[in-house]
Amino acid sequence: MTRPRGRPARGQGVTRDAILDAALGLLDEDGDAGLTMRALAARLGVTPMSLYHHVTDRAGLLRALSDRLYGGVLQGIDEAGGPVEGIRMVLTRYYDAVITHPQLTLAIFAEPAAFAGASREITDRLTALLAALTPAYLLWRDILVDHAHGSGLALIAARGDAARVDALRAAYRQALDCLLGQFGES
Amino acid sequence: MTRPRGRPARGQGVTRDAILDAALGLLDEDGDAGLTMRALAARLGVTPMSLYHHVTDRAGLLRALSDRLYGGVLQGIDEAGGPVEGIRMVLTRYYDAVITHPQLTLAIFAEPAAFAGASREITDRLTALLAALTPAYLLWRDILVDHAHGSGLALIAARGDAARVDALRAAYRQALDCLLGQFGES
DNA sequence: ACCTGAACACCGTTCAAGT
DNA sequence: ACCTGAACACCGTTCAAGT
Repeated sequence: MTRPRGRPARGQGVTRDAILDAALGLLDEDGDAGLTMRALAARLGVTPMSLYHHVTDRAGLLRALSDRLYGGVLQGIDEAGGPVEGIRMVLTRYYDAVITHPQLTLAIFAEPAAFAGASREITDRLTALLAALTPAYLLWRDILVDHAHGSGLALIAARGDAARVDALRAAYRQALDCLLGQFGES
Repeated sequence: MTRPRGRPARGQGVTRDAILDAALGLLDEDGDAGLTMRALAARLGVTPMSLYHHVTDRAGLLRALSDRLYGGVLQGIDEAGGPVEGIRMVLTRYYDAVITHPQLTLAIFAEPAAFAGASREITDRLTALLAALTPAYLLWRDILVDHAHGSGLALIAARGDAARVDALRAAYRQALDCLLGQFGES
């Protein structure tokens, strides 16, 4: 069970990706309180301190998780359908990312520095798309992002209930239609 | 600095209200991580264990804070203006409660059991009001409540900036108008 | 470069002992 | 009834020591 003291053989050590996977698992199971550096190390069969060779901090760990989850949201977004349709695509994929790991999103809210990376690109893209529609584009960017957050966090209470998740997802799309209706039909 | 060992003189001990006030202060200043039973006791000039005579738990403490904050939301709501206006009043006051202590709301999300009390009454009232408007009243109750949560939590990032708080408050009302517009003008 | 072990300054909570 | 002190099982993180 316990490893030898020195540098492990090539391929025997923990990888950063393995750490992130295990951390996300703990977060999904028990939320922010369940993700401890010590529990994470135990799950990987390693000493807590060895994690610090791959991750700066617990905060850095959350930041890395956030970057990995939200990093793919903007990929494959095409704007051929016009700005309203582009906004709808970005928000729907962002919402889907949030509800995949709502506990991570909640943890990130408590660690505002973790928001800086990937989610910044998403809000920038939304800002640009909205700027083509209304002079109050900053206001509407906030409304739409906040609504996605609130709807996504509600999934924490729906843990595991697939039917309820589907209903909430449908509700989100309906609310989005209402909010985007202001800017004309697409 | 240190108190004697036995039962304190009448009026010398800590009160439950003093505990709640101090806890809310710690939460506002440093968020969930800042609210520790030990820091709370230190602020009150008391041993950590003495808190457990007034509060069952850290979770019970959060629940009591949530009850106190949200307990007043429904008071003085009149339904003379019809259901749409009633819904608007309830949500506006709920949102105002959330943004008064956004860190508390965030902490409660991580402790779902704390939601049970006062916030249940609020959602029940909204459910009843919405039932008069649409068969999809459960769907719309979720949309409206989630939107209030997401908008309220965004205030965490606006810490202290009064102008930004006002702008976000105005944005919330605008979004609410849009969402409630479906159910007819009031 | 990457791991371990011991250590430091924290947590929440229980339990027995005081008055 | 209400407080203390000691104790237990946890935290995150640093630092020196290993290979």
